[in-house]
Amino acid sequence: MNYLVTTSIPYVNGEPHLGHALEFLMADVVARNARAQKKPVIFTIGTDEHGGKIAEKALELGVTPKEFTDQISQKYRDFAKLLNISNDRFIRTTDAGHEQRAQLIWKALQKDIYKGNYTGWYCTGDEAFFTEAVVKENKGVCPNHNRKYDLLEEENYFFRLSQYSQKIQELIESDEFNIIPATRRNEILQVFKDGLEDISISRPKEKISWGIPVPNDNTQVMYVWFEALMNYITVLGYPEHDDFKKFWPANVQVVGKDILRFHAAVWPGMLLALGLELPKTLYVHGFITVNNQKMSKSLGNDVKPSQIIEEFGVDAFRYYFLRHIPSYGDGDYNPERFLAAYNNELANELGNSMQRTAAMITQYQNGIIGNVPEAEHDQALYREAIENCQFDRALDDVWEQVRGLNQFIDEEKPWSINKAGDKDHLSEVLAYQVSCLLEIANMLSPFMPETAQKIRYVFEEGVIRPTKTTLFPRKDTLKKV
RNA sequence: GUCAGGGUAGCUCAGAUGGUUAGAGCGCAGGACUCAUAAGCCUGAGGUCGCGAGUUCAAUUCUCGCCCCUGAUACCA
Repeated sequence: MNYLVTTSIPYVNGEPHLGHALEFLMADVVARNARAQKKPVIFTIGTDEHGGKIAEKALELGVTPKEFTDQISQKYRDFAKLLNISNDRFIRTTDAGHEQRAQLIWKALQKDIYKGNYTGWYCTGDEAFFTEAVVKENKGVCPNHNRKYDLLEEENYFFRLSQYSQKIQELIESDEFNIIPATRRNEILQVFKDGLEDISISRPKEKISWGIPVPNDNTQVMYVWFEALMNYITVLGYPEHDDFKKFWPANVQVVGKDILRFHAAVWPGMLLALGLELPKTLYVHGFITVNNQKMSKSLGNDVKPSQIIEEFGVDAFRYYFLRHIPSYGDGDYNPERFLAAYNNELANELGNSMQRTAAMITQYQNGIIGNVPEAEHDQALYREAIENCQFDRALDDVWEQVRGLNQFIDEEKPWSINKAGDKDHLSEVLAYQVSCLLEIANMLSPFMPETAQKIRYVFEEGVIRPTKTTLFPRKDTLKKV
C-alpha cells in the first residue's frame, strides 16, 4: 500500500537543465498517480554534493564547498518548485543525517568490505584515473598533456559486489526487480554475463577531502557514487525510522540511462548486502536533444525551462515533455514542434472543448449544468500505460477522449437541439459533455495538476463558474528563444 | 571487434504469431457547419514497410547475407 518514488540525485557541478526536468516530471506523475489512488506516498528528490569536482569548482570560485553546494542545491530546489513537482523530501548528501547514516551503512556492510589496491591508468596532469577504453582510444597518451598514462596503484576499500552478481541477475531475469524499458533490461543483463567485479568504494583523503569519512580510517573518504546511492534509504531514516520500515523497498526509482549500471548493479548489491529488498521497478528514461543536437552551453543551444514556462505555463511544459518525449527512448525538443503541440492539442482541442461546453451551458441554460452522469470510459489502457511508465501513451489515450468529446459535440449539435427547443435532450447532451471533461480532468491530474484543477473549478459545482482566462490561450507568434 | 535495439507516408512514430484496400498525429488539399480560443467536425492526396536472396499457395511480417543508424562494452560525478 505504501508507495515510495525516488529520482536520482543530480550532481551539483552543473545547473538544472531540461534533462533534470524530464526526470522530475516523470517521477512526479508516478507519485501523483499513486496519491490519486489514495496510497500513502513518499516522493524524494535531492542533490549529490561530495567529490573532487565540487571541491575544485568551489576553489575556482573562491568559496567553500559548503557555500558552493548550498547555492547550487537551492537552485534544484527552486527548479522543482517551478515545475510543480510534488516531492515530499529533498535530501542533500551533505545533510548531517545523511552523513551519519552513510557511516552506519558502511559499518553494516563491513563484512563485504576489504582493503585492496586499485590499479588504473593515471594522468598526473589531470590528477585522475581513466578507463581502459579511453586509454586505448588515445593510444596510451593523454591528449590533454601529451604524456603517457601511468599504471598507478592506490589503496582503496573495495566492496564485494561480485558476491551478489548472480542473485541480482536472477532477480532481474525473474522481473522481481523490474527494469523498464526492456532494452535497458537487456543492456544490463549483458554486464552480468561475466559476473560483476568488486568495486572500489573509497578514495585517499589526501587526494579528495570533500567527502564522508570512512569510519575508523581517517585516511580515506567514501567514493561519491557509493555514498550517493545510499540517499534512497538515508532519506527515510535508515535504519531505525518508521518511514524506512514502512516505505522501503521503493516502488519506482526513476533514473537516466547514463546511470543504469549504478542503479541496476551496484545499488542492488549494496541492498542485498544489507539484507534489504530491491526496488520493485527501475524506470530508465532517455535523453533530450534540442533540434536534434546534444544540448550544451558551448553550443549555445541550451534551453531554459524557465523561459518556456514563463511564456506557456508550467502545465504546457509538463505536457510537452511527458507526451512528446518518448517515455522509452530519447526525444527532441524544438520550439516549432512545441508551439504546434501547444496550439493544436492544448488550445484547440482541450481548451476549446471546455470553452464551447461552458459557453453553451451559459447561453442555453443560464449556466445550470444539471445532472452529470458518471462517465465510464474504459481507462484500462491509460492505467496500464502509467503502470508501465509509458507517460506518452497515457496522454495519447487521454487525447483520444478529448477528440472523442469534440466529435460527440459535432455529432449531437447542441446548437441545433437548442433551436429545436428540446430542453431535456439539450440538458442531457450538455451534462454528458461535462462528465467527459471531468473525467479528462481526472486523467490529466497527475500530468497537469493546475489544468485539472481549473477544469474542475468551472464544472464541479453544478453551475458554470466563469474564469477570467481561457485554459490555454493560442499563441500565434513564437518568441525568439 | 562482441552484444543489444532499430531502418514503415514530407516529419514524429504505431503495427503485423505471414493472408483481403499497411495505420495514427503533424503538415498539405478540399468540403459541410457555427456552440467555441478564425477553434472543432468530415473527406482526400501521399508509402514497391533499408537492399538482395531463400522458405511458402502467400512475406513488409520468418530465415540468411549485406548496407546504414543508435546504445552497451564497467568505477565521470
